[in-house]
Amino acid sequence: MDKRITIYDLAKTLGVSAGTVSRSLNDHPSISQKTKDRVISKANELGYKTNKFAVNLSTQKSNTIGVIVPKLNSIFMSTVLAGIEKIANEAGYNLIISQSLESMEKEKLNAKTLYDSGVDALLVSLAYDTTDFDHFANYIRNKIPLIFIDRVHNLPNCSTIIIDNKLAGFEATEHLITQGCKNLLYISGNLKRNVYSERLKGFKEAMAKHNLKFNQANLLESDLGPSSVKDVIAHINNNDIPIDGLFVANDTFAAHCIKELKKEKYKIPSDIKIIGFNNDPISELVTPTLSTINYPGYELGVLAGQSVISHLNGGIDLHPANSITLRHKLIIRESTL
Amino acid sequence: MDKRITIYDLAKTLGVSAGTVSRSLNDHPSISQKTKDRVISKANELGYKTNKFAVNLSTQKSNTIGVIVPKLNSIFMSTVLAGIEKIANEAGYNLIISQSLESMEKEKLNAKTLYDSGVDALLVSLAYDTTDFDHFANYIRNKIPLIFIDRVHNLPNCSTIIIDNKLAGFEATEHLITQGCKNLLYISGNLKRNVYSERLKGFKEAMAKHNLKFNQANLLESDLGPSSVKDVIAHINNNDIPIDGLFVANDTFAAHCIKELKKEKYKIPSDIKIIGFNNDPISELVTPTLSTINYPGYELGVLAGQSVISHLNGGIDLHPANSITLRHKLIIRESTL
DNA sequence: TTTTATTACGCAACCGATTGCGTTATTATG
DNA sequence: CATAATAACGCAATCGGTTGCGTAATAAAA
Repeated sequence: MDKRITIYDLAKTLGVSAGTVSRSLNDHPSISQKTKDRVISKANELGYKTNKFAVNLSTQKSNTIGVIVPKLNSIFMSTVLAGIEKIANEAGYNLIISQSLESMEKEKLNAKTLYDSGVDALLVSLAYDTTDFDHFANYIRNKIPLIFIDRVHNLPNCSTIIIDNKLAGFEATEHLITQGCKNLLYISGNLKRNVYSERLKGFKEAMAKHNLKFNQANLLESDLGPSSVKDVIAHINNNDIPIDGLFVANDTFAAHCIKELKKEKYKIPSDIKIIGFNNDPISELVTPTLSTINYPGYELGVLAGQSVISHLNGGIDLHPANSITLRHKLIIRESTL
Repeated sequence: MDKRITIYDLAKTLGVSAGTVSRSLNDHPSISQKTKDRVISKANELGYKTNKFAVNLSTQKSNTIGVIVPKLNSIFMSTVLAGIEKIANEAGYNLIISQSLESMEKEKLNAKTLYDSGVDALLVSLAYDTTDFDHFANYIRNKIPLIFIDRVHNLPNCSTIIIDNKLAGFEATEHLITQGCKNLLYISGNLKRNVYSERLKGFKEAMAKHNLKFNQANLLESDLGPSSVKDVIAHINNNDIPIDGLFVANDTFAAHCIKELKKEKYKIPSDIKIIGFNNDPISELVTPTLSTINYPGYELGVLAGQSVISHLNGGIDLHPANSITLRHKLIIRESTL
C-alpha cells in the first residue's frame, strides 16, 4: 500500500540531492544545521525508514553479531547470552544466535552461515568435540573480531573470556580435602575442552599439595548427560577404596548424582561430600544444598558483549589476543559440611 | 587482500553476462545445464561467495527470523528457542533473538529494531506488562508473519502456539483435590497474561466441580521472583484455614516454595501438597520430587519454527489466524502423594 | 524450406543507501 | 574590492546482486 519512502523521495520533495539527505540523516558535519532540520522533520513527517539492506550493502556491515553456543537450553549458557544480548542491544547490534548442539560439524556449518550472512563479529563457545579450527580462518583472515567465551581455544588475534578454571578446580578440591575427604573423584566433561582439563589440573595440584596421589580411579570423564549418572554410581560402587569426595563438572549433573546416591543409601555429606560447578539456581534448591563454584555467567556475557563492541568501535584491535579472566568464588553449602 | 569475487568477475572470465551467472547460481530453468555447470565450477574454483547484503537489498528479504522473549535465561524459554533454532537453521534462516526483560517498553523497542532490520517474520512471547500492541502493527500491515508463542495475544491474522492452559490448570487442581486437598492456593503470575489467567479459570472450574468455593484467599498473584517466596509463606501462615494444596505457576518457584515451607516445618506432601508447572529439570531433582504439568517447550519451539517457515514458504498464509495447541500432561511425583 | 515455438542468454533498470570529489555560495583576509 | 578559505551541497559512481523484457540461436512444425 503505502510505498516505502526513500531518500530520493525526500530529496525530491525537499529540492535537494539524495546525498544531502543521506548526510543530513547521519548528522554529517558538512551539512548546515538548517538543512539537517528540514530534512529530519520532513523525514519524520513522511515516516521515512532507512532501509537497512541498502545500508548494509553500501557499508558492507550488518550491525549484527553472531553467536555460536553448544546448547541454548542450558541455564548457564542462556545466562551468558542474556548478558551478551543486553550489551549488544544497547549498542545497537542485533544478535544472531545459533547452536552447535555439541557437534563440530554443526559448528562449522554455523560458522560458515554466519560468515556468509556477514556478521560483524563472532562469539563462540566451543562444542564438545571441536578439534580443528579451520572454520574460523575466514574470520581471522578478514579481521572480523572473533572472541571465545568459556569454552575457548587460543587462536592468534582472538580474545578469550574465561574464569581461572584451574584455580577454581584447585579451590573446590582443596575444600573437599579440608573437609576431610581422602579419596576423591573428579567427574569431568570432555577433557578436550579447556574448562574441564584446567579444572583437572587444579584437582591434581590440590591433591598433590595435600599428599594425595592421583590415579585414574580419581577421574571419570563423562558427557554429563542425565543418563550417564549410572556410570558414576557404578564407578563409586565398584571402587576399592570408598570414595568420599565428589567434584562434579556442573551443578545439574551434581544434582542428579546426589539424587541417585541418596537412592543408593549414601548419606550426603557424611558418606560422600559433593561440590558442583557454576552455581546454577538448582544448587540451592536440592537437598542437601550444593556447594559449588560461582561462575558469573551474566557478567561473562556482559564482558563478552563489551569486548566485541569495543573491538567493533575501536576499529583497530585494542588488545590483540588478550584474555579476560573473571573472578570466581567458592560457595560452601550443606553438601560438603 | 584477496578481493571478494562477484558475479561480474565470474561473468567476465566466463564470457557471459552477470544475469546468466546469477541465474545459473540459482538454478534458474532458463539456463542450459551446460552453462550452469561451467558457471558453478568456475565459481567454486575462484571461491565465489554470494554477498548476502546485495541479495537482501534486491530481494528485500533478510532470511532472518526475529524472536522476542521475556528472558533468555529461563530454562523453559531457552528450550523453546532451541527448538525454534533447530528448525530455522535447517531451513536456512538465521535467528535474531532479543529479550524484553518483561518490559513492554523494551519489547516495543525490540519490535521496532527487528522490524527496521528487516526480519522476514517475528516470533513473540509477550512480556509481563504488555498491554497494548501497536508495536506489532507494522508487521501486520506489511504482512510479515507474526506468531505468538506461549504468552500470546489474539491479533488478527496472527497464529498462536500454546497449550490448553485452562485444561492444564483444571487437571492440576483436580489432582490436588483428588489427593484430598480442601483448601487450595493458586500462586499465579501476572494475570494479564493468558497463561496464568487461563490456568486460573481451570483452577476455579475444578474447585467448582468439586464443590469448593473460590475466594480471594485461594489466589496469590506474584511476580514469581525468588524474593517473592516470602509473600507466599506469609500468605500461608496468616490464612485462617490452613492451606493444604498449592498450585504454583512454575516449577522453579515451586521449588523455592518447597524449600521455604520445609524451613517453616511444613511437611510436604503430608501437610501441604504441591504441584508445579512446566516440568523443568529441577522438578525431579528437588526433595520431594515435584508433581507438575509437562509443558513441551522444545516441541513448542519446533512447531513455532515450522509454522513460520511454512508461512514464509507458502507465501500466502495457509492458516489465517490459526492456533496450534500442544498436548500437555500431568506428571505425578512425590509432592502430591 | 519457411514459419513458429522454444531455448538460452544479454541488456539494463533497479534495490536504497554511502561517499569521494567537484562546484557554487558565503565569509574571512589582505 | 579582489582573493583566498571555508562552508554547504550536488553529481555520479559504487556496493553486488535480481529480474523483466528483448533477441539471437536452435528445434519443431507446417
